Amino acid sequence: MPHELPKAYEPGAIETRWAEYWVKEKLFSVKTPPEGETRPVFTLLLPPPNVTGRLHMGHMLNQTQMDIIVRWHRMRGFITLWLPGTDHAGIATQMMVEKQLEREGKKRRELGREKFVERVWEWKKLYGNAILDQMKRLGASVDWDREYFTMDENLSRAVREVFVRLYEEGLIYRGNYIVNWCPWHETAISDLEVKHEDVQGKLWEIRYPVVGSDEFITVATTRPETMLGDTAIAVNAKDERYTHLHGKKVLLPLMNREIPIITDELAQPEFGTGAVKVTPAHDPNDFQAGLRHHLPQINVMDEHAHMNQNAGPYAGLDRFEARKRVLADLREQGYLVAEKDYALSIGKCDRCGTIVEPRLSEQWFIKIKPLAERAKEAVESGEITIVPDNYRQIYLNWMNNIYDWCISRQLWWGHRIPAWKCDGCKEFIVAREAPTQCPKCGGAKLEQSSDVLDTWFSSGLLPFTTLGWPEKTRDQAVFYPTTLLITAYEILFFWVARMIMFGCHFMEGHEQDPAIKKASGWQDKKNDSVPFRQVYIHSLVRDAAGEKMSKVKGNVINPLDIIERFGTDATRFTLAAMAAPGTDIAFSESRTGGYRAFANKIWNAARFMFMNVDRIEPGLRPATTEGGSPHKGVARFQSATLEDRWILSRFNRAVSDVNEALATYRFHEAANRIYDFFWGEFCDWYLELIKPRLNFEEGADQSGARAACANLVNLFDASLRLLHPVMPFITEEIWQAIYEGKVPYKSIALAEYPQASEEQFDLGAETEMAILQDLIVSVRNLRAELKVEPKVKVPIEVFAHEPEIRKMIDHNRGAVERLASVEKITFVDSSLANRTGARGTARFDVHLLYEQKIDVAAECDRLKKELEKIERGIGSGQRQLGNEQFLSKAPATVVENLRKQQQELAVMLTKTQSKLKELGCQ
RNA sequence: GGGCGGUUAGCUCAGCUGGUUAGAGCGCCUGCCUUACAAGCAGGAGGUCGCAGGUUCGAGUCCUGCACUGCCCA
Repeated sequence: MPHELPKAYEPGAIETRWAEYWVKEKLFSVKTPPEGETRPVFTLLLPPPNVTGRLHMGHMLNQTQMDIIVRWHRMRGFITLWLPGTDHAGIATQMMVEKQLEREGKKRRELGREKFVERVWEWKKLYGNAILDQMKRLGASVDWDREYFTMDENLSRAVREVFVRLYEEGLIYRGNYIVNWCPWHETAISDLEVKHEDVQGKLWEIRYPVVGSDEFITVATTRPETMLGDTAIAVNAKDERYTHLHGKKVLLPLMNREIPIITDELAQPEFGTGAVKVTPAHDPNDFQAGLRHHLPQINVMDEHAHMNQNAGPYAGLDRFEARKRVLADLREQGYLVAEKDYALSIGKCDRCGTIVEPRLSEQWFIKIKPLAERAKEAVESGEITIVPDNYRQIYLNWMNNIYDWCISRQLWWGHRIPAWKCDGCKEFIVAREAPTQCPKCGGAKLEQSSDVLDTWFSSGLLPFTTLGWPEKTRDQAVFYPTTLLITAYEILFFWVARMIMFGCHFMEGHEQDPAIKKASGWQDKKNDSVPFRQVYIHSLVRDAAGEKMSKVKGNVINPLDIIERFGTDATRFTLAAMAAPGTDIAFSESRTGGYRAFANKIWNAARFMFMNVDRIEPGLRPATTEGGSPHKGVARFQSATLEDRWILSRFNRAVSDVNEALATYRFHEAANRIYDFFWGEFCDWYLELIKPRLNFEEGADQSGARAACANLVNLFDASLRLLHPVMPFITEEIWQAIYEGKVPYKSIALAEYPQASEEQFDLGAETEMAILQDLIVSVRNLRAELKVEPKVKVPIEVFAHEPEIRKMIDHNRGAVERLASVEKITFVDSSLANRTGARGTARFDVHLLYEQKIDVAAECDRLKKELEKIERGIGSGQRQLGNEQFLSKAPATVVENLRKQQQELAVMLTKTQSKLKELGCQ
């Protein structure tokens, strides 16, 4: 049955078909390897998307890079596990469902906790898989059998276990501290969830009367409403302006409360008046000062950031309304001294944009320094490497300036904190399972904390909890530490840093199966507690204008739209080709269009191949090695001609470069290298050169045609395998078509990745081919200049200085005739350099036997430009060669190359000069 | 305020440890439907590598300063 490939390349149909096939056939499911396994292992944890997530360009870049690396490893024989899952995303998901309720006119609190959580589960069941379904469309080769959700029972149990252990080790504590409070969400959030924004605001100066004198102390604030909770005024002990006021009191305006004047570092003499108000319940620095001086903490706001009863007459007002009223009253009573413009930075909730209120509340914290120490050490010692390298320092800086992590959230959706409060003694009991009796007072009335854990708490544990922790499993011995993590810079601290902290802590003493560790190339690593050996931080995808994409700006590019228009393969290729490490990607549709053209090129090259196979040798399959398996390079390639030797050598160079590039995460290099090879060498030259050999007419060299056809198939097969990690769909489609259903594996994804073979490099063939290409291009140039009709074949004269080159050109004269529309080649014995309209390189001269006059002026222009270039080259070369320091210091190969180049330039100089003279150019 | 990037052709970007005459895609110009491909083929124009110094035999590449610009942290 002949190969059937539709004339037009239409990615849509092909891609959905294979995406479904890969999932249905469970091609990427990994069984736990038994004891004694000796193959290398590669493990990658998918950064779990939020269940509320929709695929965006960042995901697509991330997943494309992961899939490339994963497929590459799998094809190279690694046991390759790519582990997918989703994150319950506490705040984000709760918001979704709250909004849904809002549309029904209901409120979360009316529903009650239990009912609400049920609703969230329902929501999750309906919509939570959307993003994973989108991933399937991308071709992500993950193990769907191992898919997890962060609130699965086993993972939740592990979370409780971790919490209890950390508590028992004294690394989790509970206390009243100032936290970032989001009044909209009514919960505490971590420092990382606060985004700072520079705004033009006001600074108000307020004077407080000193008790028992007619003096005032003036302080400045950007949040005047907090003065209602002031419990002191601070001045610096060294500040002589205030020495006489030490130990005195001021009367807090509006509240008529006497508060002390204290001396504290908080007040800096050079800043403002040198005196500051102290509000321990509403500012983190004031809070610390308050502790130092045992000041009362007066909280003047409730969880909605409305003023509470401590705010006296202002109770019930929203914080901003209260600010207005406070200012008006201060002004009226003569306490407001000044109002100034002031540039300040305000913190907003990352999720909803509400201005965050520093608020005193009871929360759970992780004592971070002990965990950070080891996490720092793991990176400093090189046990974990971070690529690109500059992120390493960013990571270490952050670890050095880390604060305790507030892990409790006043939400309902998430892992509920395993702590129960005794109604009798008010103590908290932390336990793995719900206790029935208080161990302190014996009370039986216990209530679990209503708080849940920060989402990042559970995701930080994933590298080991997804492998069965706290049990010691074979999966852990094989797959932990995971090999690589590919992620965005944005979550370096949120997630990456925490995984390292938790991994180093909870997996301490863990050892990977030594045979597998060695086979995988990690025998030099000492620490197997780390969650991954390497971290690759990918770039940010921006819009075509280089702007960060945001919903507000409306410049978000939906990857599914792009896929729809250009195909997944082309989109993947674009992201790979533009992903130079360390630089952001301005996503360009025009480039995606270019890579769809590349896919189309491959498609048509395949049609060309099939056309010939069907004509010459129906049923032809790619050759295998002795053992029957496809070759790691090009199998049974028979070099009969120059172009055969050349393409085999070029293929091996491409293979070597691509493998090298992927090993160092240089995706753009890998992609571009394949592109250049396939289009610029394989299609543009090789296919054109072998066309005559594929002649299968009566009387033609039929065995030669068969050999050429076999070479074509074998080379094409190897090229598809080389390209497969980047463009999985089109390569699968064509590869399957080559085998006409009788595939050696279920998928090209399971075939061998090409490896370069030293003996297939052929420098001689590459040099000869380069000369031949130069000759053909020269003739094409001349034809264009002389405006020769495309259909007219023109005889040429060629002069070659060296007999071997003349022989080589003669041998390949058919190629020149076909590719440059030459009628006949005549070799001459003397240089053609002086001939009008001749071209040449240092190796040959060529001249067209064509009547039409050349445009002398244009030719002069061209020659002059060329002469300039040559002279520049000679000038700089001579300067260097005349420099003894250069000769003595530069490496021999550099000098040698320069000499060779200078000789060629000298030849070209003479030729060009005499031609200029001949033409009489001015 | 602290830290990290970027500035190369009209546009978007490569150029890894300093070493030929700085590359690609898109766009532009010219000519071609040459039976794999017009989503193509052949040819062409276009850059004093942000500015100023320095190191070096040699700098787009390393160092210093400046300008503009982006991001992160506080």
